Amino acid sequence: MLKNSEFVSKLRNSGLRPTKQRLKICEVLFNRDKTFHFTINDLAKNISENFNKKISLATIYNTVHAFKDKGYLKEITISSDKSYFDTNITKHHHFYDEDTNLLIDCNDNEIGKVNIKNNITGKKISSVEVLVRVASDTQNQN
Amino acid sequence: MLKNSEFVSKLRNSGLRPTKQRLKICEVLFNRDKTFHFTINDLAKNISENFNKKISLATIYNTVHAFKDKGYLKEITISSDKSYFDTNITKHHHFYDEDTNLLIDCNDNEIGKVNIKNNITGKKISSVEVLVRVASDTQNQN
DNA sequence: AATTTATATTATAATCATTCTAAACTGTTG
DNA sequence: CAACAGTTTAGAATGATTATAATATAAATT
Ligand SMILES: [Mn+2]
Ligand SMILES: [Mn+2]
Ligand SMILES: [Zn+2]
Ligand SMILES: [Zn+2]
Repeated sequence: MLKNSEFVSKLRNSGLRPTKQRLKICEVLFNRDKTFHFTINDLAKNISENFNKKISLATIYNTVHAFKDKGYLKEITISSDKSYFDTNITKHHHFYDEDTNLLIDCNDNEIGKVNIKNNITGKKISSVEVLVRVASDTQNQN
Repeated sequence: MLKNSEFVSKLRNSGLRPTKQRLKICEVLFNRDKTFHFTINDLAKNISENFNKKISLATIYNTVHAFKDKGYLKEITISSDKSYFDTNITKHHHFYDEDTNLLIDCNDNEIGKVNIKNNITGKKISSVEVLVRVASDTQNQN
């Protein structure tokens, strides 16, 4: 639930000029109560349906990648043909519903801490992500 | 370390005809001591370097997907632009070395059991996968 | 073994998500 | 306002994957 002027500062602070396009994308992505997951395609459709002025697809790609690079979005890869972006940038895990293709955030009351007993020597852990695929009981039941 | 005749039965048992191409791919993938991870590109290169007769790229794609569908391979998606296949089809987790782009299997002495306290209602868990990204200490150190 | 049928392979074309290009446009700074 | 760097844009290019449809091979049938 941020305001336009807050987006302007946010962008300026990251060295991104607050253009009309970026502000619209900020509004769509961050002016919400809850975080959510989206694909580039979702976002492009959302914008084309809800705004009169069109934003070029190249700009949508550029902006999403810029926001990811600045840490305002995380990318979640589910399979080779589905990449989601996440406005929840805290460390968290996911359920992936194979029936509906929906990603659902896990809370700490759903998945306990992952216990990494031994790491690769000389390396630092940069992230730990759990993906739990789920499907309705009637599937995979052969 | 399987023999050619074993691959023939394996393929026949899954309803796949044991063609020369499939048998060569079986040999490359499964006639080894240790399981390993590969990309389609790796496999195509391996085959073109180590066999006199060429196998069409379409056949390599078809075969890898057929083997995946039959459960002889698992697909591991690391990021939108990197999809690996795994000849280790047991449940296991991975380290991904961001410096070398190598996937490394985790044993149970490296990652403890993931504790899933609550699942989505009405859904069955079809897989649980942990991906631990690692990088050398000198990276990400700003 | 020859014939028939179903499957598989192949070269090549098509697809499609993503990235590139380079010209026009806009935000910023002085 | 002028000058500049950064941004947007339409459209082209890229490249991994998939589709096509002709040819080849394996299996089943006679
Ligand atoms: Mn991307
Ligand atoms: Mn695939
Ligand atoms: Zn999430
Ligand atoms: Zn593995």
